[in-house]
Amino acid sequence: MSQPGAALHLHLAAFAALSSADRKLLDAAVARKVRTIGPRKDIISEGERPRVVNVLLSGWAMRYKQLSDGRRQILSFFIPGDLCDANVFILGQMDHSIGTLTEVTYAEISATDFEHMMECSTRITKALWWSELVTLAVQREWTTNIGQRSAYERLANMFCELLARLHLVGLADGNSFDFPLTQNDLADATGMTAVHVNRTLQQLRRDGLIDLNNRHVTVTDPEGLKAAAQFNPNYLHLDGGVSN
Amino acid sequence: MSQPGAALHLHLAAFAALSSADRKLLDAAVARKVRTIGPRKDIISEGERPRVVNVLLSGWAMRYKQLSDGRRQILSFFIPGDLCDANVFILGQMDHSIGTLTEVTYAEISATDFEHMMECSTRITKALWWSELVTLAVQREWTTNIGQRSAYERLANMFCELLARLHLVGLADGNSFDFPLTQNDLADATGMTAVHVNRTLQQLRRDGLIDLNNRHVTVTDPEGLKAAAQFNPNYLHLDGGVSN
DNA sequence: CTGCGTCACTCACCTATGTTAAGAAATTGA
DNA sequence: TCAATTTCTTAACATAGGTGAGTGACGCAG
Repeated sequence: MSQPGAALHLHLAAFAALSSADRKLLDAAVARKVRTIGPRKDIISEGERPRVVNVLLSGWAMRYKQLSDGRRQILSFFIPGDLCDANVFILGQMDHSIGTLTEVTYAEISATDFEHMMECSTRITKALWWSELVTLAVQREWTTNIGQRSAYERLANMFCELLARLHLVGLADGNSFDFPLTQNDLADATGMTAVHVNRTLQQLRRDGLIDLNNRHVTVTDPEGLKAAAQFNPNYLHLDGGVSN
Repeated sequence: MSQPGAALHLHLAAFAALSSADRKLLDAAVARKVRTIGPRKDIISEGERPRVVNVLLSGWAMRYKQLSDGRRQILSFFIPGDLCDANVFILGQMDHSIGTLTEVTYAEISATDFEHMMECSTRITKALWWSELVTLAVQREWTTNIGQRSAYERLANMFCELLARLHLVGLADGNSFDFPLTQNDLADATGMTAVHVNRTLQQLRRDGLIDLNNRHVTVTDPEGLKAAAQFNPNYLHLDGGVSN
């Protein structure tokens, strides 16, 4: 990514074309405090008090919950441009953790900077609401995915979603993208076991839908994959919203 | 409920004490357009364009997604006081449906009224953000519930959550509450089959944790139920938030 | 008051997915 | 560059939960 804020621009641009003033505002907010952190570390843990809004600039991260007996549910993946919950600092404590999967750079936006940004631009305010609503919609889709779909459909869905989202921020090359997750991560994200993820992945490969190796995915049959997943991208709300 | 807006006041009061001016603002917004609709009807369907924010005043409703082959995932329950997504009208179309379970009365708040309300009161704006963030947190908990927990734990969780939420708006009497869901609804909400819900419910009864009949639930052993569910209410963020 | 639909409940049987274990391959780190 | 560790893969076996097909009890619409 040539410029730190680029992924964020692209992310929000899915909702509305931003003015150059908007872009400057975002860049300023995102330049104030940039951090780098290694793979498999927590950015913030359950129980802590959120004080800032984080924006992922590069790398992959995840939101997850850990149960007392060690079971882990991965709740969402963060890719560059993603915001971790506008206005979280309203809440007293985190009900889940945010951890990195790869090395990550992210920007912290303070509560006051965040509020300032919203005061300065109605368009940004709306774009942030949009982003929040999409986060919610994605969480619902995951609930549906885990609740109703078979292992095969679930994984197919996951790849469809990631391809669409990575495309948006310029991180997919055609139907390929870098994919730093282990099968274990995939298991915890889809509510299945690593063994069964492995079996199911083999099946997806045998069916010629995807190619996954060396931490890289190529969707070899995009239409087939979408069909297998019954993938309907409406929940990503990439149609530009209503108020444009 | 003596007064239409009462449940909404109680709902938001979990975050911040509202001033009487705030309460008046809310009451006015909620009085503008009140509708009544019978049980098992859609308030808005997937694909439609959301134009208003709905606030549930009485009865139970649900958010759900239907797959093309008929599978249905219930994504959340609405009880009185609940808002259906602040600012949804930003989105071009619904990615899920909202339907009633019982007869329901609800208020429609127009986009302009909604925005007006947020301009007039910072406290209300924050309370609405809080409500939105809690909705998200609940959705995450459901994802975790379905992804990681056994049938028994899942149902236990569901009852714990509902008891807590109904309490908040004055709709639980000690450890009892009216419960209009069928076992089929419960199945679609927890990602299991009705047969297995039935089996598991029997087990919860045999273990003396709950009593469910005649559309009425009594939690006979609250501590036992919480333990069985590994219930941690932190995700409901009933601690009053940070900015009070 | 009756006939039809819905709902709770059961049973017998089945299968998708989990469990445990172990070796091969890849990656990391000293 | 080799040892240690993590990840991928396979296999044999176990089980939670799904399927399909009922029965009886209500409740309500005609």
